[in-house]
Amino acid sequence: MRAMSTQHANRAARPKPYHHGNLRESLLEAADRLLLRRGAAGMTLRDVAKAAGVSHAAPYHHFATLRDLQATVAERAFIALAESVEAACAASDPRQRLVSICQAYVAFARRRPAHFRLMFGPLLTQRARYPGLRRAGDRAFAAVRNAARAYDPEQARLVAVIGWSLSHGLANLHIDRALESLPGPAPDPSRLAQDMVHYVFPPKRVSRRQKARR
Amino acid sequence: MRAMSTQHANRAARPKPYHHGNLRESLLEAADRLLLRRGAAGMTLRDVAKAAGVSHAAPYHHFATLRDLQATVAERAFIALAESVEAACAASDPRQRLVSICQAYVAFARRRPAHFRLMFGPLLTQRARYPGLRRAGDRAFAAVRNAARAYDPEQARLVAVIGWSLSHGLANLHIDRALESLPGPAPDPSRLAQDMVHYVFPPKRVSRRQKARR
DNA sequence: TGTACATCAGTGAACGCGCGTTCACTGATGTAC
DNA sequence: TGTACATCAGTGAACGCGCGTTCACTGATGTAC
Repeated sequence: MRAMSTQHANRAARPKPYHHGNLRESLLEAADRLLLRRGAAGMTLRDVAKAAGVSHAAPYHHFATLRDLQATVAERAFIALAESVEAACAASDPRQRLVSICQAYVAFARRRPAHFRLMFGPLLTQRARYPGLRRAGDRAFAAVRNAARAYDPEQARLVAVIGWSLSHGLANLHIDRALESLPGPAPDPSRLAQDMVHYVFPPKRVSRRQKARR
Repeated sequence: MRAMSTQHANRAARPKPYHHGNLRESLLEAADRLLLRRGAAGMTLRDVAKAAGVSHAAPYHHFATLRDLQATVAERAFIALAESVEAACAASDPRQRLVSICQAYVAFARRRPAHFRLMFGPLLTQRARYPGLRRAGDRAFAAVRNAARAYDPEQARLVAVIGWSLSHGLANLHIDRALESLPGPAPDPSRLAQDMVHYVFPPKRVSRRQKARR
């Protein structure tokens, strides 16, 4: 109620300007909001424009097509994922870092399932058309690669793919509610991520080269 | 050319019957074909009807809505996945079985990416409405659970989730071309599946109970 | 400081399309007698 | 074996909707003089 009357007062005091000022950013934020609230299907150009409080033709001054807008949203989401994953790299123990990364990855997918689906959707196949999207995706994966290298330098590449597949698989299965096939009570995905990584990457794994040195 | 004239001759000899005879099955096969050839976006009710050689109102005598048709297609795809995975369970060595299952899972996703996306799409969230879909999905997962139990009876549940997440993650990353972020030459997914499972599930893992017995 | 003017960033109406679905219909089929 | 009739499974036209995109327009802004 208070918000409404305030809004009303504002509308009277400073009427909605003809020129928005920062519509591009507002559109991207509106798209984020729609993805959060209504899922991937809710992201039409017309809805985004409406959510940003603007006519549905206005976005064309900032994005050539809906696809371009989606690519920008996906790129920003990849950057957010990368930031979440990088923030999980604080631990010095490589094994703990892999746990935190996996948990951060799954948590991101839970927090923003529609973003997650958009990021890995058909857009990604056209990565050649959207170099920024590609770069942002690579950045998110780089953190996994670094942790993998620290954990097992000799098999870094394989460990990275394992860590990524585990995280990506669990994230997808969770947001698609496929884990409900499991018997027993529904598992907490964060706990599950930890258990999985602990099982898969045992502590104090010693590479052959290190063994040879001893 | 020959096919055309034959088709023409047939059309003259036995004109297209007003009653199709087995339209339900033909629709499902047409949907399969469209998913294979045109991807998930190509599966509209009108296209399916056209691919089955029938007017676009005809399907309504066999499926109440497009969603029901899609659910049936997804259910049959889950059964096909289950059969592929079950066929990969021949090996008696549990570890080798996990390798074969993972490879079969990834191979299925490569062979039918659009089916794979449909199976784990928004339909799955409405699993309560489609019990057959749920059952078929559970069956596909059951094979993984059995192999997990054989490999490590004490942690069967965790091992199953790991095996499934690994397979599901690798399958998704591959069909979304996300693995192209890896440096170096593009890896063969089947080989990658084997390397992953070999790394994750070392041979001759001995459970604590078995250790105690010795 | 004021003015003319090019440019920018909105609006709202409209286009054309494909979609899922409905409906009145019609030809084919099966069955009771 | 033939006939009347209910039922089934198609057809084709139409409905209504939402979508991405285009277009002529207009109000706001910035700049040269």
